[in-house]
Amino acid sequence: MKNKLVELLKQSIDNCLKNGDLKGTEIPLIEVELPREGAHGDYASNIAMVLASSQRNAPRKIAERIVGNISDNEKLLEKIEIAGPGFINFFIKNNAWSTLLKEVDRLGDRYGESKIGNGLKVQVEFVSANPTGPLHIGHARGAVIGDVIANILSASGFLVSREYYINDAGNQMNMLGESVYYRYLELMGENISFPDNCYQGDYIKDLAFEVRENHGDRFRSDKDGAIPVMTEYAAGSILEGIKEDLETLGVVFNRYFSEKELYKNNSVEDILNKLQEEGFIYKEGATRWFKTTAFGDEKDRVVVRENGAPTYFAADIAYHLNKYERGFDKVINVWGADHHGYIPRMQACIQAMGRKKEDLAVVLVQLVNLLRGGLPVPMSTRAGEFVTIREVTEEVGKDAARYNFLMRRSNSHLDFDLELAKAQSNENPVYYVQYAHARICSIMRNALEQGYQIPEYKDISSELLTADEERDLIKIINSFPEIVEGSAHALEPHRIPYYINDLASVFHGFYNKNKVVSDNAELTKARLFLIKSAATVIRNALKLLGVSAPERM
RNA sequence: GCGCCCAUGGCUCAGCUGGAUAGAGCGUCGGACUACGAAUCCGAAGGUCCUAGGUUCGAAUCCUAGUGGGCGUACCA
Repeated sequence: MKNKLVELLKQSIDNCLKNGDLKGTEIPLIEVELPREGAHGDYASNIAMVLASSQRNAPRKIAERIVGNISDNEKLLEKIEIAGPGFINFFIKNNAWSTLLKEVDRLGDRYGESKIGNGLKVQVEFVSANPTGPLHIGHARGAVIGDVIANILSASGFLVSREYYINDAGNQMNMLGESVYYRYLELMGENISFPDNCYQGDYIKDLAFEVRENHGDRFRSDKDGAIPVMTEYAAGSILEGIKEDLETLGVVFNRYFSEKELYKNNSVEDILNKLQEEGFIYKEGATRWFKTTAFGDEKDRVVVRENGAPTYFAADIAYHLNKYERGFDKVINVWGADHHGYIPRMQACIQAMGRKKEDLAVVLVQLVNLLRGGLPVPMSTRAGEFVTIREVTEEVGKDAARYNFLMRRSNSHLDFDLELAKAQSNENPVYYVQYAHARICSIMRNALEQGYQIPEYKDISSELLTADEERDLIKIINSFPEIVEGSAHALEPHRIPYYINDLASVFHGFYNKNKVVSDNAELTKARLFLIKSAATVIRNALKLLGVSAPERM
């Protein structure tokens, strides 16, 4: 509906320009929005005010001319009013609303999809945690947000690939191997003090136990031989665990990309040399610096240390080059907010490679405060005590976990309360929307028992749907595609849960005031179709979130 | 010190990229089940949108300076 009105305005302004009612030639971006106040119509546009300064004329006069040139061929409009400082308020005819439901019927489970992505290839990289320990609650939020951004983009016509970058090179990997080695020695009965800077968690002991099962005591006095074997075994095993945990959360990647590979095939060295030839990298003794200040970073960054070892940043440069070489038009990185200082140098890096700044988008995910009944759950990574993704998923369930992670703007801190998330009560928003869906399914079962068929659009008299609650429900159903588009554009998944919540609320309100299955067979059919449409939208929206839409609860 | 993020009813948060009288949920108070699921609905109370300036027809939203909180400022990842 909104798009139709934008079209009407565009044509009208075009006419105005031709017949001299407006000066100039350019049509500005036309915005149509939903007014808060019912008295301000169903939709409103501020276009006359936007044009006022360039037209050097009063907004209300401009509005009059625009309104005068609107030709409502589809007969959508009850009336148009010019109000306030120059708003154009549109009042839609009652019978124009229900025709909108035809789209839901036609598209079914594809309702809400769009083509705004235009086939652009996008990579969403997320989680990317070191394989040095199990994923904890903080990773879970990033995992779900990345996954849903991918879903939303995919539904919006982008070609999306989900990728996990494995930091399986560098110092922390040696640390992992050593940690296992010391636990291994402990199992052998050696009296050693486990170093503070090693990984403390109990999972290291399990890994050491497995190593002993497979290799016996042959590494007991062969530390140099042990470390590579133990590192590889531990990293592989931990990564497998990570994959399993992610799967319980419903997160599956198209590709796991190994940092180690970038070194094996010389990608890191090659790109560093190339950038050096191009003057973006300079040497200072043995140290190599990337001139990120040339692109607005606050200081240059080391890519190769004095001792010859490349930094993490060096591998990241090679990795991002690799992404674009694989043909991704746009790259989206979902990072923990503690990495925000890293953004300028990555943007410098891709610009040095000849890409535009916008080809890399970074979505920052703020930390999660884990609570239980309002009290903080103590966590210390250092002591290896953290609540893992698996524990959370097993305790509260996949649906509640995902929904709770998605409810807040990713850029703000999130309180995740285990008790609330698993409570099957009105305090838990996920049940509110699932209940709406289950309730609709229940009504339809009931209708079937009474001999009704579940109607399609062609079977109903849509003009019967004129009650306020019916119109509100149709309106909100109709806005779903715009919500998805906006969410894709802004990379803001939280808009979807807010939307479903509103939709569920309007539905529940409708339900409590109007009986769907009644003596009036025609009205019953029309309303069955209406709630069926609502259920379709709830299902489609929940699917974007990776949350189930149960038929009974 | 410098940089980034955040600040909206008692609590947790939205606010569609500058629009008209700032909205939800929880909590509080008061109502609605012998009609399709009460995990629901209806109503009420509750706000200097952190502060002070500025930009303009118009600011919670943009700019500047403060205040308070989080994070980052490594040849760690």
